[in-house]
Amino acid sequence: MKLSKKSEYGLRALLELTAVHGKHSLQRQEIAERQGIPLEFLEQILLALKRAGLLSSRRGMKGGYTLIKSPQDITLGQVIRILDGPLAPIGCVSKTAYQKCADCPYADKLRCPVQQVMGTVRDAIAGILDHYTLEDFASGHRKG
Amino acid sequence: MKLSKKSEYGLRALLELTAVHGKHSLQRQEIAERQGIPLEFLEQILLALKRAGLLSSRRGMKGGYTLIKSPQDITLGQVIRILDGPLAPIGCVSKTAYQKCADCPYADKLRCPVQQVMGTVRDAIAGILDHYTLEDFASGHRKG
DNA sequence: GCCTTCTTGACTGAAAAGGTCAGAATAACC
DNA sequence: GGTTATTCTGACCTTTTCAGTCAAGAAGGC
Repeated sequence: MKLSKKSEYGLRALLELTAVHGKHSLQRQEIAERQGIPLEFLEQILLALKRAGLLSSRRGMKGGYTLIKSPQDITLGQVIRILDGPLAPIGCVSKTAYQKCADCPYADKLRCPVQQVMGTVRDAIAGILDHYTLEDFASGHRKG
Repeated sequence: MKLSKKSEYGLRALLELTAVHGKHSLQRQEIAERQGIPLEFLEQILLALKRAGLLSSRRGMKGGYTLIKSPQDITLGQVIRILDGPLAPIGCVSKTAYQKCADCPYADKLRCPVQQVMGTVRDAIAGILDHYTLEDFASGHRKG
């Protein structure tokens, strides 16, 4: 039930990018310094977010990263799925990356107690993170 | 955000023990066979649950494991904490195993956005798992 | 005393987490 | 066009965790 450092750093980086959204872009270094993130590790993360279509970037002098979409159109759920994979505690209850459990002894999967309770947990987690936007996040007001 | 195999197996084992609670005890082998759990791994798990005070055991012929408490007095939250550690996604929002985050750049921790949102998630998870008893679990009726 | 079962603790192999590095590509500036 | 600043790519590394195995011992029943 843990959030990886990768996702945590990713969220913190997006916090910085949200703060300057519409004004200017930020370089890796600025983000790394302000949030205390190892520079080379941060790079990996920013690139992943770029490939996923959340950020754009420019190289060379005056380069840097920018949010592509509006902060109210990006949810924390999206970000964490990009960096950490599915939110669901076990594969057989994931909605975005379903995987049937190989060795489950319950023939009728709908009656599997583990699946039932973990489905509820998944829904609760996704219910929060998929409705929490970067804008909510950066403005720091408590939701949920 | 994942549930380990250890916890999954632990929950499944307790399902079997709940089913015979008050009637008789079960041996490792019976549990392992019915739930398809590797025998030696299951052993570790049962012992951990015993040390935590949920089970008792007898050795020798006619030995086996028994639930010590009533199934409505054990919650899934307790079980998962024993086997997997805290439910909270990050240490700084755990109520049972708080750990301050070393490198958080927010002086006023209450204003840390990561902490705010993850606190909400933790409460949601714990809200479900700490109110879901083994009895609910075994009877398979959907809660939450 | 013998067999069965739990108990303890060490051990292992594979994968993931967390991080680092060298070198290439591209953009701006002089 | 060369220099400098930045992103980009991919490989690499170390440590920890996951999932499982094994061997030897202790206790209970017969």
